[in-house]
Amino acid sequence: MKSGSNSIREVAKAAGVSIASVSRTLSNPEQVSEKTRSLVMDAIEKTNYKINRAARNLRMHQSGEILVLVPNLGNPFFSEILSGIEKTFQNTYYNVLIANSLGYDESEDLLAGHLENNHADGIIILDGQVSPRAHSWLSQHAAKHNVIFACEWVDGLEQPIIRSNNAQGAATAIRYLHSLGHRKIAHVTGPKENILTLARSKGVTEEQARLGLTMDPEWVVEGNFSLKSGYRAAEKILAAKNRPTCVFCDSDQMAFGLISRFNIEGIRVPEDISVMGFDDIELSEFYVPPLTTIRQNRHGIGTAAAERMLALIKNEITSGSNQECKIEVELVVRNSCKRITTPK
Amino acid sequence: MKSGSNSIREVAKAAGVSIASVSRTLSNPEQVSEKTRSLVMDAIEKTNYKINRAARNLRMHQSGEILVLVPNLGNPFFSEILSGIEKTFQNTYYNVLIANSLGYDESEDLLAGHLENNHADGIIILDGQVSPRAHSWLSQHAAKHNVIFACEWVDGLEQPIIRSNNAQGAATAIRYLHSLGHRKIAHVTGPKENILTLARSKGVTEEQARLGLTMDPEWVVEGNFSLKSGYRAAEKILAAKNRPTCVFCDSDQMAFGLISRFNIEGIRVPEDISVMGFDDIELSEFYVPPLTTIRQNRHGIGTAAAERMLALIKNEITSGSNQECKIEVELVVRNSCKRITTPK
DNA sequence: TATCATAATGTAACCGTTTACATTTATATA
DNA sequence: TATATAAATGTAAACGGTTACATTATGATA
Repeated sequence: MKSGSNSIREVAKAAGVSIASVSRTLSNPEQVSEKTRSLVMDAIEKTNYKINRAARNLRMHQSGEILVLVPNLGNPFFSEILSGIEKTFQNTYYNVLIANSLGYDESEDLLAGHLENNHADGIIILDGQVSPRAHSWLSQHAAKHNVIFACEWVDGLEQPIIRSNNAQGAATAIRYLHSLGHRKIAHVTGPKENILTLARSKGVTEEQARLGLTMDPEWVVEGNFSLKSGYRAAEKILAAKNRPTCVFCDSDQMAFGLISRFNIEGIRVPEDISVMGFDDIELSEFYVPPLTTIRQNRHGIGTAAAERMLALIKNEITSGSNQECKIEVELVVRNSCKRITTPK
Repeated sequence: MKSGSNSIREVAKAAGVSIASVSRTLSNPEQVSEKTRSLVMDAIEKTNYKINRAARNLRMHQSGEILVLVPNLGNPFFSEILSGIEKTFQNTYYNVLIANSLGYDESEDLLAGHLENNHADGIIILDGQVSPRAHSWLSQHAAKHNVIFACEWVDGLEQPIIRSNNAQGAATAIRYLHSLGHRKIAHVTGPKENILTLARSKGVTEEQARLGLTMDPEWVVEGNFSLKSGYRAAEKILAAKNRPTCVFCDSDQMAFGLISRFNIEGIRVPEDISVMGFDDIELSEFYVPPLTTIRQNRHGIGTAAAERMLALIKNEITSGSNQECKIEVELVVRNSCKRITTPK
């Protein structure tokens, strides 16, 4: 007494057609006549048919999963990107799996594991730190699998990249600070080797050169994008013999940490020192003071990455040809940077 | 020339055993002798065998997916809960799918859809707002499917619930504020009908009664847990004829919004007014001022929910018997509440 | 009308597992 | 040693779709 199972055959019986016609109605409707299509549709309705993904996946040699690897789910920067990705895949056949890229076990190499198991039909990587094992895999199998980098990336790999115009953003920040009269500009960066740090540092250096500014080495302090690292960076800034009048941070989170520590030390922002962030996460508008920052179009990055992935899967483009996609950033001025009169 | 496919048979051939033995070695190792087990293991290694999940799922009538529905991925409150969930499922067979519960299409009833399609082997719902359609489904199929509520829940449904001790937390907040000398305590709540709002309001009311305090109606203002709603709540607080000396918010995010607005209006926290939050998200420590709040054990909620789900799946417990699980909360005092001398 | 090309349908094999059942092998007992 | 029982293994039938190939229906053309 097989009840609900045998599904497609049940539908076929109810519609008075063969199982092939049912299948075709679902996956290749153009191959089927108007008449049978409606017959089948009615039968599907009547039998309350729901396709069995496992069966379909088995037969079609796919998994129906898109994996997205984020460095840290807890970082609110990523949330809107994920929204963009999910939204794009919402009406497709694919599920999206989100995982913290470093796994929870130190030893676990999640990315490499997924890559080698070809567990997923596609992988979107939001993390530029890939293990050597994953790296070698990626460089060898570039063209055969659907992998895309977004936000971060790793130089030398062939996979497509969706990213913000980081150098441009950094340059804009410096220019804005300069326009406010600041000449002594500190820079709190991400990890030294991080690809974003590199790109943005290039932007500030070039813009400073353009403006004829010089950077005192004690003004650049390394962080890791986190609140805590911003908090710690404040110490170094305050300890500088030649104290900067403002500081540009490579993430809003670091800016928060920095401001928080400044306040504890009795240094007011922006009265005593200006600070600027990068990202424009939701909280920035509601911080004290509201944060002036460089906005990344996070939703745009997410949807762009997802659409690119869909194209990859449909073979409209190939991985391994490293198509660039730079998404523009935007200055949003709020209240954390003050105009100063440049001392002669 | 079938190459890599046919997997389990390849392994069987390489090991010199039947496919059944290979399968058993993998899924029921205790049914197989020591000798064949090692034979098979070696063969798996040699052939670089990776199990085909689709085939397994098809045969076993399961999907291998656990769905977790969050109201809003962008809310950092949920991130650590998700971490707890993911971590727990990391070493199991299950994938965890995260979805915004309201979908992206207004019309889309994601939960109901998933429920009816039995797309997932289990669903963890972090959202107390379920559609009527989903609600009726849940009340009818309570026992047959694996559904768990965490954080939020809906009264009258039978599914297991993992939640913080909300009333207790609210009471603790009030008691703390009272101990600081505050007598005029405002309360910024979640949506009026929200289950958390109800639980916490009960906590504050009861505790106020215990302490002999009265609540001026203009001191309770409704929000929706978001930054913006906290920002707006500030207006009403400031407009009160009898201005409170402190305000307790049902979420840290609302506290941020509130403080942000206070600052813009020239009201300092905690000098002019104290504010307290609920949740203790990561940022609270780094806000200006650092936020005094009630900490929810978010990681604990996540892992508890996940473990409960695993037990459900293994049939160690049944859904539909509404086992309670209340997780304790904790007062964390920082800098947003000030002692005042009670006016006579 | 007969003929042919084309569109629509049907039949059945296959995707890679698990597992009921049959069979063989090992172990304990008389 | 013969026999009964238990443990280990093997054979083959599912699971629910897709699709190559064969067949039938349809329409156009001579």
